[in-house]
Amino acid sequence: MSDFSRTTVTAALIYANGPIHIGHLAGCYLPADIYVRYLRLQKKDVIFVSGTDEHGVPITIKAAKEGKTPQQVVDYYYKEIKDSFEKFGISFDIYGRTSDPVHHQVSQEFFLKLYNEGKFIEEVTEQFYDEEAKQFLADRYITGDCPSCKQPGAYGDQCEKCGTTLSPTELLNPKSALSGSKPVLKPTKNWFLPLDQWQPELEKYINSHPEWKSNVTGQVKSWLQEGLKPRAMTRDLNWGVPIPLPDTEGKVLYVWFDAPIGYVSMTKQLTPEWETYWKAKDSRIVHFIGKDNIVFHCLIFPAMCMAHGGYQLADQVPANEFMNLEGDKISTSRNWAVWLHEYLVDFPGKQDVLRYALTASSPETKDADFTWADFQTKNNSELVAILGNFVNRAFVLIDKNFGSVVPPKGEGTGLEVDLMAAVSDIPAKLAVALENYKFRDALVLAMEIARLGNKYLAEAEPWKIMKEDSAKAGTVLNYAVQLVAQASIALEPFIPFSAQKLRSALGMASFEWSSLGDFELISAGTVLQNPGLLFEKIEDEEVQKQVDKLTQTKTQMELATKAVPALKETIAFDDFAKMDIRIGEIVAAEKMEKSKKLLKLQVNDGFVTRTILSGIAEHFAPEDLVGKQVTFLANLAPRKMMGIESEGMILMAEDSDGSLALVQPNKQIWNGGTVN
RNA sequence: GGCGGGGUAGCUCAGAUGGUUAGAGCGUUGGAUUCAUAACCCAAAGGUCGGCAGUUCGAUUCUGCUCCCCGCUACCA
Repeated sequence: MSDFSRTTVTAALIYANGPIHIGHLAGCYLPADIYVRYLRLQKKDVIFVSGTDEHGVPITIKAAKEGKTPQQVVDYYYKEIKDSFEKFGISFDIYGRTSDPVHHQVSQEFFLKLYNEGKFIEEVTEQFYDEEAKQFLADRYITGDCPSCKQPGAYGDQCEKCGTTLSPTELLNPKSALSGSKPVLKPTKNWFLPLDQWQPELEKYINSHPEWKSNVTGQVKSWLQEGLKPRAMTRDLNWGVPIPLPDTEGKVLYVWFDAPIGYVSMTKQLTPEWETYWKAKDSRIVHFIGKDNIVFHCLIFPAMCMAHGGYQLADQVPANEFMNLEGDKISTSRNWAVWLHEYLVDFPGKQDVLRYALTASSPETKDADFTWADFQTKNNSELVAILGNFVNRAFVLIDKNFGSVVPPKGEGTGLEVDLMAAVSDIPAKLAVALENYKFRDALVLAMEIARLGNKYLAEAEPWKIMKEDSAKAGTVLNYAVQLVAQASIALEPFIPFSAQKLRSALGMASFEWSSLGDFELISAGTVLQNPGLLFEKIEDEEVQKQVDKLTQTKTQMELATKAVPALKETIAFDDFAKMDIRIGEIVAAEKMEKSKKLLKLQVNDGFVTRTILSGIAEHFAPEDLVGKQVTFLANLAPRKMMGIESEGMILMAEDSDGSLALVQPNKQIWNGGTVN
């Protein structure tokens, strides 16, 4: 760390199509903020850059749904997101956005340089095109019937009903989401970055950072092992950064091409020395991200930088895992989340409590779980009982016994020597933890100051010695005040609002890291302004309300998903008559090798035993199926799966919870019996 | 199935390039105390470090196999 003259800290660009929740905060913004605040305390040269990512297909879809323009959508969320971050004290030096003209210009220049130097491969591929809307359709813009579950409304990249991953050409009856017309395949040119060519250099880069977290290198190495492939850096879309080349109307840069450049373009808006922060050899770049962004920050962006030349590569990418909520994955679409803007309403002025609780169980090495019970405990047993209580004791004792004036320090005893020795260990340990991105550990260390304070007061008992030796009691309280002052510095990165309150109560004008361990911070005679209670107990009812709120949304969502699916279009009798549905007996069943979902069934259809593959391995044990009669579609065109031909389809009834049941005749039927 | 991450005290999580009594916070129990938001302070209990084998003088830490959870990925006609 000492080899670098300045640090450029980025936090992931968040996608501007919704509000933010605790998962975002815990994932990267809070750790990044703690890190940056620490560096500022150290008087280091550091900038903290982030913003919203405002391009890409989901935003255009959201806009279309709400009858707004994409710009209106991102304007709204940019403001809301920026506001939430500000209120939680995430201290960005600049919070930018990728729809900014400066961003467009910087990313276009970046693209052009690669283009002019022949770093791209031009390739023409066939994509769906909407002739009515006169534009190419991104995967999400094509809907149709899912080839897997047959339900309508599947998207070109996946069916949300059954979760199957799709490619647009697989959809049955594809339709354009724009005009409803049937799209046609049409050739289009795109520019690919040949990641495969950069693989050796990327490997060298990754291998030069053995200190990276195992979850980061693990995922990166898994990609490298499979071999990188050229990746399109442009898309056929109207919303985004236009490609700065002639005859490219309707084409924009791929969001993951322009988004990381956003860090750079935002820096450019922050300072005229922006290039120094990104290109100088003594600039250290740190990307804070969530685990879903690892590949883009550790492989694709570095490859872009290598192709461009001149840019420094990230020195650290401390990616966090995910924060779960009450045992379940946080999900925007299921509304399973604690939204920051709602928290601010329910717990006004308690930003530090959430910051503390999230940091204390931060998903640094594995997915973590946020529970309201834990939130309450962290507040009541740690913030209130340890820190708040210590601070309150110090202030109240001085108010009562010395009229709120800090008493002078007399000769110390063994207690003071022990105290100073114990405190003197903390700054170095704390610095090591913070510099190694161990924020959970760091928080415990910072709180140690308050713990030592409580212990010191309990042992020194100033309220007792006050009667016989008020000077000695004054000494004790002076030491206590110095501890409060130090706590305000050590805790500043974690709970900045409370730290600030303490500093103004103590009349501290300036504060810096080097003051930790200094017991002369507050001079005798200083008049204290008792800040009142720093933290309040959170009662059971308050957290219960939050839990209820969550359970309520959960049952609502369950009800919603339990809705009986809509009826399909009416069909003619002839359409039905085409289907040859029959009864057969499963005579053998086994699990398909190498498949999680497929069972290989041998079905006696009255003539022969035919092989039918069925994706029900997660619902039925093979041995339970043998001997059972089932209904199956006999004249479905055979289809090869995992090397084996499937001759038909077993009919299944699906229950509201997603479980499956065989469709069986209510008495034994001869094999081959028809169903009409 | 493949790849990656993880399975350590009641809970949330650390840690060990293999070596004497495996740690923290919270929770629990007991004690002390009253300056303090029934808070603080002291102490104790609590773990065959997912399972089985192997390497080793010695493994919870290394290797192999196996079970379970999470993520990505192929398969659901």
